[in-house]
Amino acid sequence: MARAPQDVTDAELDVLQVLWKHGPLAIRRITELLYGECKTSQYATVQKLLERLEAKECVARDRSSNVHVFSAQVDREELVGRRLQAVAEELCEGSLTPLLTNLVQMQKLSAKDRQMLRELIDEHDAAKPKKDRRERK
Amino acid sequence: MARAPQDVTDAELDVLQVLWKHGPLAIRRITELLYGECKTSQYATVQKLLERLEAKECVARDRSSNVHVFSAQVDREELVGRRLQAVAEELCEGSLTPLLTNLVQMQKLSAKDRQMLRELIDEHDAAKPKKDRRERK
DNA sequence: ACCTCGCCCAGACAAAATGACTGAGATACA
DNA sequence: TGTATCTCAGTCATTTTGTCTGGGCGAGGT
Repeated sequence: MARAPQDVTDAELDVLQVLWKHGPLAIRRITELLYGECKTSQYATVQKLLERLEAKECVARDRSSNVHVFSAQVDREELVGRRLQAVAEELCEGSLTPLLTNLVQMQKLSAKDRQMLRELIDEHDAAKPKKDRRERK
Repeated sequence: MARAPQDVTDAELDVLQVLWKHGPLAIRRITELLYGECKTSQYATVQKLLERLEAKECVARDRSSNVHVFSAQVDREELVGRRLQAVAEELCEGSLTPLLTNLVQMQKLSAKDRQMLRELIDEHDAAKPKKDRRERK
């Protein structure tokens, strides 16, 4: 009855953020960046989070050195994409369109945003003349 | 340290969906629509879910009759909006723009979608010639 | 050679969330 | 006056999540 194949929890996300900002790092470094210091317990916590992130394939572990080095395997964009997809699945029968209209109507769009959006759409239009690719899981 | 002021869980969402589809209903009716039948335990489960939904102000309870009647207080759109906001908060420092670009780039947009989007943006453009209204909660 | 330090691994732990369920008491209806 | 139906107020097991402890290994200094 366990559903979610993978999602990143808050604490895990904190770790990911560090990896996004600074490159690949060892546990000690990550812990310092997160807590300012690195007590044993904190170290262990980060370790566990990384272990879980690895299981979710969100980080990769380089075991070649005896001190493992971790690097992010998913970027922010991808995570955002997953979340959006999840929202669509649960609330909109998988359709992304309602999210889109919701976002646009939710105002808060600057002129710059609108400009950029338009360009993206144009670009998109050009790239896909006809092909309607449906991707059903 | 409890964070989420309110979010709707899966089972709760099922109940909400029923209320969205059919109007305001009593517990018994909802249970029947969900399970096909209405055993006591199922009844109680739905009852508890409604109780929690009420606490989250997602449904309203009409106590005037001795059989309470429940109605949805939030619609799908609003829920979608909340989720999107939550994603933005957690992953994009509150900015919705990245979500938008993500969606647009995520392909899967039909020509119709793109058309509609363009119109929405135009509309938006027209409505806001200059004034940059910010709506901070 | 020995000792210590840092690291990895495995697992324990409490708290909270979630979905499902039980029992007691009120209320209406036959 | 039963009987059925509701509400209300818990309990309960399970899972998730963040935290933390202990054992064992290897490297490096003295």
